[in-house]
Amino acid sequence: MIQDRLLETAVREFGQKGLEGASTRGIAAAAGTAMSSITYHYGGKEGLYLAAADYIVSQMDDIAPRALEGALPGTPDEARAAIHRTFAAFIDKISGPRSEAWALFIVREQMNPTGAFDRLWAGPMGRNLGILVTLVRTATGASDDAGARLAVVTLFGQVIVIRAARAMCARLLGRPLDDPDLIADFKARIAANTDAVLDRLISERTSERGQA
Amino acid sequence: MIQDRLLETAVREFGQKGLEGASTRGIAAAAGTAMSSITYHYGGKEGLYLAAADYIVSQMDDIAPRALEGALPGTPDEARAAIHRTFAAFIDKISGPRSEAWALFIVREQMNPTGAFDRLWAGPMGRNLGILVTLVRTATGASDDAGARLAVVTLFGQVIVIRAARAMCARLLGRPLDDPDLIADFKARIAANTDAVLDRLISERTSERGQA
DNA sequence: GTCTATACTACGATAGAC
DNA sequence: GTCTATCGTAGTATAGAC
Repeated sequence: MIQDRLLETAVREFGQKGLEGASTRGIAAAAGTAMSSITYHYGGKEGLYLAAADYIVSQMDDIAPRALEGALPGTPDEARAAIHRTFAAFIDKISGPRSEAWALFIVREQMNPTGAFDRLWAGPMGRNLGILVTLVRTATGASDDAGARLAVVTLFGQVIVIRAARAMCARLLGRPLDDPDLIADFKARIAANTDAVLDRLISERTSERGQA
Repeated sequence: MIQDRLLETAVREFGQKGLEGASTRGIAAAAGTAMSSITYHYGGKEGLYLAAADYIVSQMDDIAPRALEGALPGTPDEARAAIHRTFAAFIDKISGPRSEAWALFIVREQMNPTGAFDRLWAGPMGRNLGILVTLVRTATGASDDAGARLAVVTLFGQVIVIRAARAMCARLLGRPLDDPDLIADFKARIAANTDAVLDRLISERTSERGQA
């Protein structure tokens, strides 16, 4: 399918060079077709860009939400286990070579949000983060929604740093970031940190109650 | 000074649009000068880009390392306090409006490192991260250098998420990210998380020794 | 639907006036 | 040093053959 090849190439090129940096000529050539087919199928460069965002969403959708195994957990321990599964799955996804193009595209959108970010957020991204907030509240017994959201943001930051600050990680760790051993260590560190933070949230809650 | 105006504008434009997206015409016009002065002073677009990176480094230099107050601490508690000061100072810096252009420029370089990243890393960025590794080792009594580096990466991720995944943070938190109250909450959350992670690192170390 | 042709615009670099 | 003028190139978009 020529449209799939076009979208695949578009995600890669837009991710690497950005909306303005990538050229329709280059994308079409790399996809093995004429530039005018971009106009035909997507109306132009901007249309292709939005279609690339939708393509990422469609590819994400069938992998991400599985860590939750259907229903939301009821007990704190179940919720904590689900949080760990979610982060572990996300690290696998984000650190794999296949997600490199997606990650570049998404981080770019984070900094200069266009209409494409709305589409990304409406997909698994926003959904899973919302679920994580619920899970954190269940795991810690917190009624404080804003606090749980803040915790999710910081926990999530630990994970995305490997993409968003990739060059810095490579320098500081001194190892190639696609090394499976490093990813395993990274995963273990994040799991331990997550437990530590969740415990801390629980103790914050109980000490608050103690003061009240 | 026209060169300062040119560099200031270059950091902003390159940060927003990237090396290929920004135009020398646009930068020169926004700086109130002719495009050919870029050629005259910096040899061309690429020279201006590298000069913009150096400009960022020069502006960072006089603010960042102060949290360490001169010498490296000797005791774990002193080290922990220095870690907290470093992160607090960094959050102030990274969340302020003045750093917006820098952050965009730097995150772009992280994803597509060019020669400019070498210059950034050679500045306060690499230096302070190296110091943080030492501080974490002192604070936790860890001999494991690789483990400390990994911990610094994840701790650092918590902080940079507010820039690197800014759009996501805005959606998830539902508050404007330049709200001082939010920044204060963010700082408190990160301080608490950092303590939790450092405690965890200490307990990991002692349980290892217990097993040995 | 996919291609080649071409029109039009904007870019970076350079030359030369002042 | 800073400006204007201009050249060659590369970009998007479009028209039209097949």
